[in-house]
Amino acid sequence: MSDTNGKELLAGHLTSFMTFRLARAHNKLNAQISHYLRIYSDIGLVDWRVLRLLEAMGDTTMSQLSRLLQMDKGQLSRKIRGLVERKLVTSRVDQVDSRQQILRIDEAGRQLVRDILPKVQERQRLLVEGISQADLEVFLEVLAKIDAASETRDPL
Amino acid sequence: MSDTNGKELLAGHLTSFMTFRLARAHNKLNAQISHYLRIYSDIGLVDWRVLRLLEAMGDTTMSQLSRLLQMDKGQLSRKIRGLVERKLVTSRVDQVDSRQQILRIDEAGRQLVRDILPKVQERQRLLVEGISQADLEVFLEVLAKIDAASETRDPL
DNA sequence: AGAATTTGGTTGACATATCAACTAAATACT
DNA sequence: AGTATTTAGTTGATATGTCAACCAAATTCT
Repeated sequence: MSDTNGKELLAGHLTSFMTFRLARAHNKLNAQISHYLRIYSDIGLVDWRVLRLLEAMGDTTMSQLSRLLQMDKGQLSRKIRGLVERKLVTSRVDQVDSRQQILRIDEAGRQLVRDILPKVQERQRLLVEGISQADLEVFLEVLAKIDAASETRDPL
Repeated sequence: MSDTNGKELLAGHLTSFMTFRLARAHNKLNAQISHYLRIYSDIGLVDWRVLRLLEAMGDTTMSQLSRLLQMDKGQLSRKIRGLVERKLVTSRVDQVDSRQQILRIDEAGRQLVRDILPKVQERQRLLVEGISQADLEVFLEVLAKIDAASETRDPL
């Protein structure tokens, strides 16, 4: 099966279609991981990311997650409600600031992460195999810069 | 305003959270460009991408666009119907293969692209300013590799 | 040629994402 | 203290995205 994706058509100025390429890669990655999650679990992509983060960084709040994932707080609110209902996460009102609630991953959630993580990491490994360490570092650096630069919402 | 996004929490193994970071950057970029599109036009992000591609690569078909954008053909079908209804794109059945239809950007669509493109390019320029040419090249190369590697949907 | 498979596109049902309005608590301002 | 502003989170309305079923035309296989 030859790759007739027409990528060659998008040459030209270096940054032309850069965000487009990013979006495209993102779409493919998302489709792939969603696919795996469906096979290996019954949680969705956002659920996975939330659990993964809660497991990795410990207790936190919705608004932190929202900032971190750069994701709508409304959506997050609903997703987290689902996770709490499924007993994967617990939520308690913060004693210091009663507007916010502290989210903590539950043992069941932790177990889920333990089950899925190896497969996700293996996939991650496959994604970057053949790419040199140095190139990967540059990649992540540039990605971080672009991330930082896409902060402003002011009109040009 | 200090950046309390907690990015520092995500250090560790180089590729840990790589797709997560990609998703995050993607979300921010999308939010940003959608915002601009809302200010400067009344078309959505997908409409923009389709018009931009049709303008840049000439006539094509839905399935090509679907492959290129790595986007659901169903959604694309509806979006393109909208573009045709708004007379930004014309569609005619291919004489050779009557399953498919050739999509062509209309003059109105072309004009729209001419109006918006400079602002998009200026934004693009701001995104990458301060990043060296060499680093950008590596970035795009790695991105392409990851894109290619995220092809398989087979279980691990 | 005829059957089986693939491909291009449309549609419906459903899940997810986005935006805006809103409540309540915390902070800042005077 | 008292008002104004900001922040955390929820909710509803609406737009977008995803998946699967489906039709019709093209292609492959025999």
